[in-house]
Amino acid sequence: MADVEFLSRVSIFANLDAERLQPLIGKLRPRRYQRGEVIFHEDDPGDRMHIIVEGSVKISVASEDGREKNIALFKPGDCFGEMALLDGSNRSATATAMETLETLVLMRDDFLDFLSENPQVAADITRLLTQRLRKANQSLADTAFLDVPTRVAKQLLTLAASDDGGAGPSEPRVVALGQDELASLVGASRETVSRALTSYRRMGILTTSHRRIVIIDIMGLERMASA
Amino acid sequence: MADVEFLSRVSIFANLDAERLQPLIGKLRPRRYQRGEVIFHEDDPGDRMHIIVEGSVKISVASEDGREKNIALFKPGDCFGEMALLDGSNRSATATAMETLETLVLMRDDFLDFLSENPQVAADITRLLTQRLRKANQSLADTAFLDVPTRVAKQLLTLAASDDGGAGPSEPRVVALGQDELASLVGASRETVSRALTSYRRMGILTTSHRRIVIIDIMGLERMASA
DNA sequence: ACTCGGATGTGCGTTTGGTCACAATAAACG
DNA sequence: CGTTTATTGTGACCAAACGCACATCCGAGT
Repeated sequence: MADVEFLSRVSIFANLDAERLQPLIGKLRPRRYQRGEVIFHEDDPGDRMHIIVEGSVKISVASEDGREKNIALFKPGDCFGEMALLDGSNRSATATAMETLETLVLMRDDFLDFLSENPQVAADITRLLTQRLRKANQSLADTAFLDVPTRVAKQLLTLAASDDGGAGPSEPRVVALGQDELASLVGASRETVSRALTSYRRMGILTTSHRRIVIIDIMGLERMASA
Repeated sequence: MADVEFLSRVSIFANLDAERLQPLIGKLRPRRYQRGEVIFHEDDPGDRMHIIVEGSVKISVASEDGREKNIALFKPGDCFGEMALLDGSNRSATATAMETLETLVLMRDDFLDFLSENPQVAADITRLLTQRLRKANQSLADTAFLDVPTRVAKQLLTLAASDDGGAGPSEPRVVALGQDELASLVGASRETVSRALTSYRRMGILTTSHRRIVIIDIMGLERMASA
């Protein structure tokens, strides 16, 4: 069972005190998924949102011919699937567990009830959405302006930052991610991303192994990201 | 001076009755801009939002070396610049008038006051933001999956649809837009877009002239957009 | 320990699309 | 009205990146 302590670290609930959060606890249902399991599918009706307790999730859209583009990755404390709740339309993307995943599910009606009882939350939701919109616009600009190696560098820095923000700037940071997933995230082919990583590896900026990239020289990577 | 009639057709105010809208009227200040004039600049602090009365606006982000990527175009009845109001951060993009432009300006504090007196508006704002987020994600997928001619076709259809939605499907639709602006919108070079247009022109799908594309065969264009 | 399967590294030909260059054309302005 | 200036059309060349092919390589499971 979830506790108030955890919920208060979720961005959209961060401004609520324990008393207001308490009624929500009973509405949340824990749910587990295996790596690769689909949490919801593009075009499905969306009647629930998720808060990630443990593990990570990728949000992607598919092309006609089966390829997929990753839109975003989410980590513990993030929520996803809230868009369909807010505007009533179907899922605009697919959510897939990247590792063993544990979420808390909140059903549409419970969410809307909670929202109308706690109107302050609306402000935090708009903040969350504007942040995501800014990120999406930035990605749009990046794919237009930057070549693949530069986008890879930028993406790795973003992933490393969101991973363990507390660590010092010189400690190596681990990004647990397959090259195909990274490729789909930056909008490039797996091979091209592999070549970019090879080049960075030769410069001593990072090391690669199976589903795992270790960033050794963050400042060096930052240089590559701004070229 | 603006009237209630006009405001009730703006999406974020659509669910309010005349009585609730009335107090807003006094807070709106009309403002005019020339073609090419910058309404606000990336990284500027944002203390106001705009509602378009007449004319159109492009929202863009710039790269280091001066090139620009258009994120979105807005038309009469749309609002823009509301993101910086909602999350308090600086402008994440630049807004420029594409033709002689007339807007109504709403200052931050007036907007937030109005919002706290009319909490129902929050729902419409989240709806607006989720819609924009969906569009942005779709663009992200399109640039990853589709080649330039296909993206051009898709973009033209979107522009034509937003222009005069009331007309029949077979009437020719006019898109008033320079090729460089269209290119920046789909994330391609002006020359490549020009070639795509030439190809569609030869197929009898559209005609081109100065800052003006006339779509003759919409269904033909739809075929090109789904290839 | 061995094997199988997912994940990675890399060479190579092909393609798309960017850049440069310039001609043609139409609107804008005196 | 003619001259200027923005816009469009196209050819030629080049670089980035895709897709295919295949060799590894690591890890999980038996």
